[in-house]
Amino acid sequence: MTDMTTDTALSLTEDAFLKLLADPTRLRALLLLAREGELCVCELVHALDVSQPKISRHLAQLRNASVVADRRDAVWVHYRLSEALPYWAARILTVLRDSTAERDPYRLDRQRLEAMVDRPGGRCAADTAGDDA
Amino acid sequence: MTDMTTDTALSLTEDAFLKLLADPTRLRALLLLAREGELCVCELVHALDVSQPKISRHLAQLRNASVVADRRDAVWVHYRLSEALPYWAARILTVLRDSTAERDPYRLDRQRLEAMVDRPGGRCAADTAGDDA
DNA sequence: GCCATATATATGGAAGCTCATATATATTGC
DNA sequence: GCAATATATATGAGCTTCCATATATATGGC
Repeated sequence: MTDMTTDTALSLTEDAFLKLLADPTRLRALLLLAREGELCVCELVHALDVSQPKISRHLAQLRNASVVADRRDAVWVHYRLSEALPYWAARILTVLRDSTAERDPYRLDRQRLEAMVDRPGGRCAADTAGDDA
Repeated sequence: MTDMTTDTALSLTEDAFLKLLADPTRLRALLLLAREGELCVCELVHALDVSQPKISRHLAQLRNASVVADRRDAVWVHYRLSEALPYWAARILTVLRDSTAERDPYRLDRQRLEAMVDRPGGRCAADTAGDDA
């Protein structure tokens, strides 16, 4: 857990950031986070259709570089893009998010996420039955 | 040599492009090309202060992906950013070029280039002494 | 034949993947 | 309230694949 409310600056080099973007799984995760704002690990596993250890490792790399921040909610850990991202890094993510909106595999990632049934978090989690805890 | 005057579209995936950006030497070369417009191999060797086979190998990768285009002028081969780069790729390079302008090693690369004495091409090549050829 | 540039081969090191296991929280039965 | 179990996430170990570099050699124009 790395709960940083608003750490400024964040010394992130272009090299380090681009290296993180250079892996397909990390890129898909980041662009999905850029669209959805916050997702827990199980949602990413489902949306990207990858193994849990695989996404967990990549998220750890992104967290170590402070590209993403995490928040624990009971059993679930929710990830989001760091609020302290440098301007240029945020712009690159925005450019990529917009240019990939209608193309695979990014489009499919969003589809699988929306088709997911028992999503935790503030959204659904109660619309399946009625069992509130 | 890959002389393509104006090939449109250029099916370049985000993955492939970002992987090319993820190497420090390639990034430095690309950002210098983004500033200067066109540079020959010997200028890049001098500006980046790397071995000739090393830069040649990286330029070959960029050329194979059509991220850069080359032009032969007598003994020298001049490289430039491809005119057919997708909009999102060009924007990413612009963002990075602007954000790295005053920082090392990118600033030093420009300094070394400007300090180079016998630069070929249409620019100087005659302002050092008078020995053309 | 000389210069600028490209390529071929070998090598070291980094990085991703999978399997298995560990931790942490929640839940159920008693 | 406590033990036992289940679920969500993280991590350690081992393997493999990829990639960048260096050295050496080849090409191609003058």
